[in-house]
Amino acid sequence: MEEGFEKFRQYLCEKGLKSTRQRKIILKAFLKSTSHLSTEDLYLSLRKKYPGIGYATVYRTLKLFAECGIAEEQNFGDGQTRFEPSHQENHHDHLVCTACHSIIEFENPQIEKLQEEVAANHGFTTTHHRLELYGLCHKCSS
Amino acid sequence: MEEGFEKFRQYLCEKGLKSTRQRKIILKAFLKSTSHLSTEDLYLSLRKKYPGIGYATVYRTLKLFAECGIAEEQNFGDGQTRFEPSHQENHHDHLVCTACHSIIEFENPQIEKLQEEVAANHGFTTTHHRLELYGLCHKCSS
DNA sequence: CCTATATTGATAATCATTTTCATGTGGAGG
DNA sequence: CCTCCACATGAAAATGATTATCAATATAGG
Ligand SMILES: [Mn+2]
Ligand SMILES: [Mn+2]
Ligand SMILES: [Zn+2]
Ligand SMILES: [Zn+2]
Repeated sequence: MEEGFEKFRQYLCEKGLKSTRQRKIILKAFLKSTSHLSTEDLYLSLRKKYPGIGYATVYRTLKLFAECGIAEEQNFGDGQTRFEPSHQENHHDHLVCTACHSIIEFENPQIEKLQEEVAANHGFTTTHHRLELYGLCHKCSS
Repeated sequence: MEEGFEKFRQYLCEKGLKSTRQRKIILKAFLKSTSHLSTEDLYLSLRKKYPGIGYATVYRTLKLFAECGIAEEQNFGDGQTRFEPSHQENHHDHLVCTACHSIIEFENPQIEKLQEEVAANHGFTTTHHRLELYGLCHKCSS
């Protein structure tokens, strides 16, 4: 969280970008979130308190967050790109309920390791991956 | 392949849909393919031999294929949905080169098994999943 | 304070996909 | 073979998410 602010400040500095009122507002709201936000989600929630902020700015800013590594981009097949704050170094993947759209996060080092092996066996150097398990959550399957 | 034709015929029958000239043409071209085709890919290649076929029809037909299980839908993050013929029962996942966009397919029962375990541990019943490893292929990393 | 440069918000433009709708066609039942 | 009609088609318009444009504005360094 605190780390996110610092990382972003650093990134803006490196790239010669500016720290603006809007970027601060969006960053604060984003880092506070614990879910997987679409641009629209964030835009609508900000709009209540800060009516002046433009849709395009939210798009641009979330993309900046992803570029500088404080946001992870997700795509659960509903047609909207979603973002979540990067939880420091530990990567996670997702279980997605196709009924209630709830999302469960999990970490599985064994799977990650096997993925690396697969890649290596094919002479591949991986930069990132995406693993999503779709189905019915406990609640929805009963 | 032959199996694909039969499965589609069956599906149309069940749903009270009709077997049309266009559906036959599209199905034949699709099942012959060995790559991951976007609607546009398929439309453009068909258009040479069959100029009359409409873009919307290709969209509609590929969706039908996915519904009846003879096509798998893929999404490698380039903004276009892609389809590939379902290779009977053996599921595979993908290595995607972010430089040359080549795709390598792999099967890994160990990973699949671990995925099921993860799901079960969370009370999840999975219907399908998506696993993609992104990075540089052998050729592009040298 | 001034200035060069980046940023913003409104709007238009893109791009993939879906819908609409008038016209055409497959195939069940005569 | 015909007829009929639900389903299918193709062209074009509509949609929805995202991106580009551009005039006005704000930031940061000197
Ligand atoms: Mn997550
Ligand atoms: Mn494949
Ligand atoms: Zn659920
Ligand atoms: Zn490559």
